[in-house]
Amino acid sequence: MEIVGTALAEMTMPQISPLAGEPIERADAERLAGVLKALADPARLRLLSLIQSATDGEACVCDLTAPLGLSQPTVSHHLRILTEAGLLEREKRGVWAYYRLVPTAIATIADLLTPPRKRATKKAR
Amino acid sequence: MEIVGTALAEMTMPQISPLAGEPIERADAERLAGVLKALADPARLRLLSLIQSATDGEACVCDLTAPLGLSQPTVSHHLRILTEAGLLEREKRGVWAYYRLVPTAIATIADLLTPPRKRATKKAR
DNA sequence: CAACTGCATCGATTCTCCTGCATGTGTGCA
DNA sequence: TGCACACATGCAGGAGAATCGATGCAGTTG
Repeated sequence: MEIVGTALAEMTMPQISPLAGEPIERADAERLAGVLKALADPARLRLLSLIQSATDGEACVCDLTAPLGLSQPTVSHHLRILTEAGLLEREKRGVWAYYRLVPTAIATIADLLTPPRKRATKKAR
Repeated sequence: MEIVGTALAEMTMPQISPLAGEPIERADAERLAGVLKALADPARLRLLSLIQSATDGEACVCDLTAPLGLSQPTVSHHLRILTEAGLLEREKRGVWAYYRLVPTAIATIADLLTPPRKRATKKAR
């Protein structure tokens, strides 16, 4: 695929249809599946968790390879996927590349899964 | 993998560590990734959506092949994966197999993604 | 300017997954 | 008992993904 490319943005903005409610459209299903696919990997879940719990909520690649037990290229690869999915943002400072969670990205996904709940999706338009 | 097998049950019950909070454990990451992987497919998302929005909240295989545009074996395959992940439950009545959503399964996943929120996970210890 | 460090990218390998065809199993009916 | 229907399973082909070593590139430092 590769349809991803900041897929979350396309979800958050134009409002993708949530899992519940009327039958989901094929296009929406593919977008949502794309973002979920970025999440559906042990290494990437741990990356998100590590970054989120790091000091200042950010971490550079060199801090992440050791705890994951993966090579640096592989970690960069996963970070790339998470970033393209709209879950992480990258900031280059000096020689280092700092990654941090995109504020409400994950919460947005969670809301898409559990819709009827009073809150969420309430704002719209 | 295939570690799945009612993976959600293992998550819901023994309380899997949520994505936020302290760094997630490798084992928890794999369990959560397993369930998310079951969700991360366009065909399966549409299946969940179709079943959920069907009359009485249930549907048999023959009702699902047409709207998905997939062969019957393929649909059965996806339903199997969703069932093993703990997202669907199967009931055989006569010649038909009726599938329905496991009540709070998806909501549980959503809660694991967005943790510190006041609600959810509040019970603990 | 040269050497080093932190990351990204490339290429190759291996493995996983989606899908369909063919086939097997079980239930209902004549 | 035999046949038809609904569904599951087995097998195989092809696409996609995870991982790593090697390499390229941009800052930093001496």
